Amino acid sequence: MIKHEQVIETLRLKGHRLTPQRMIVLSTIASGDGHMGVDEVFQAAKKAYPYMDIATVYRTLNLFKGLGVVTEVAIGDRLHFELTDPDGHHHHMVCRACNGAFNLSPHYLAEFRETLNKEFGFEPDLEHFAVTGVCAGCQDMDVKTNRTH
Amino acid sequence: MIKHEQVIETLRLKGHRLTPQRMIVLSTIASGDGHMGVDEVFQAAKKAYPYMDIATVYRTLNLFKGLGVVTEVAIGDRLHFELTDPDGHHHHMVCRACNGAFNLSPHYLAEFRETLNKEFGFEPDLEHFAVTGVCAGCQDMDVKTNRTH
DNA sequence: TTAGTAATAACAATTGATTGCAATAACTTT
DNA sequence: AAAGTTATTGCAATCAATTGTTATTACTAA
Repeated sequence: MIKHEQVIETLRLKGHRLTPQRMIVLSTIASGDGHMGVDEVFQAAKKAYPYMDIATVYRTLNLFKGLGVVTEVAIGDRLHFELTDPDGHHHHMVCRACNGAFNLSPHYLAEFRETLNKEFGFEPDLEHFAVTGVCAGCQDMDVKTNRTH
Repeated sequence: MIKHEQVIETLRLKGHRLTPQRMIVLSTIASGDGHMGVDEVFQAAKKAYPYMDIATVYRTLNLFKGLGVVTEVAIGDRLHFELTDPDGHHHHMVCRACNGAFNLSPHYLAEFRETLNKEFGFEPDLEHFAVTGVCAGCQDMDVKTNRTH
C-alpha cells in the first residue's frame, strides 16, 4: 500500500524515527474501516506487538495528527482517529443516539467561516470540526441510512 | 438578588435539596464576571467553605446545567461554566491565542442548522456551541477589542 | 419536635488522556 | 561495522473529570 511509503518518507523528512510501534499503529488504523477509538487501536496493536503501551499509542497518534497522516475526531467525550481523507478534509456529524458518524463536506461550513471573518475578524478552527446531534434515522426511530460506520 | 430565589424554587420543584454547598457554588458563579473554569469555582468556593470537595463542585455544576441555571462552555480542553444568559442563549468564540471569549448570537448558526436539517435530516446540538480560533486582535497583534473577559 | 427516609457530601478510587524520566534503540558519523 | 547521539519507548505518576460507597443531613410525615 503506497500510504505506508508516504508516511515513512514524511517521518524521515521531519527527522522522526521509524519505529516498529509507529508502523504497527499505522497498519492498525489503515486496516480499520474508518475512525477508531484509541483503545480500539491499542487493543488491535497489542495483538501485533504485546508490549505496546497506551502512552505510545497516544503519542504516535498525536504525532501522526501533526503530520497530517491521521485526523482526530472527537466523538462524544472520546477521541477517535482515522486516516486523513486524501480527497480533502471533511467534517463529521456524530449522532448522540446511535453514535453513527456521517461525513460532512467542508463547503457546509465555508459560509459560516466567511461570516465570522467579515463580521468579527475571527478566524475559526474548523479543520477537525465535529457536530453532535441526532441523525435522521434516530429521529424517526427508523432505518439508519448514510452511516459511515 | 432575585436569581438565587429562582434557583432555590427550581431545585425544590424538581425535588432536589437545598444545601449550603449548592448555594456557595451558585454565589461563586454569580459573583464571577462571566464564565469560570471549574478549578476557579472550586478555589473560590473553598474560601467560603473550606471542606468543599471538587467532586461536589462538578456534581453541582452538572446539576445546575441540567436545570438550565448555568451553561457549560468548553474552552480548549477545559470546562467552564457561566450563569445562563437570561437574554437567551448565545454561543462563544474563544481565541486560542489570548484565551479571550466573545459572545456569538445564535442567529449566526441558525442557517447552518437549517442546512443540516434540510440536507441530511440531522438535528445538531448547538446550544452550548463554542468555536475556537484566532480573534481579530491576535491576528494583527493589535489591541484586543470586543473581549467578553 | 422528633423520628424516619432518601438525596447528598466527602473521600477514595477510577477513567481517558498526558507527561516526566530513565533505559533503550534508531539513526548518524566515522 | 562499531561507537556515539538523541529521539523514543515503557513505566509510573499526574491531571481533569467522573463514579462508587458510606456517613451525613435536608426534608417529610408523624
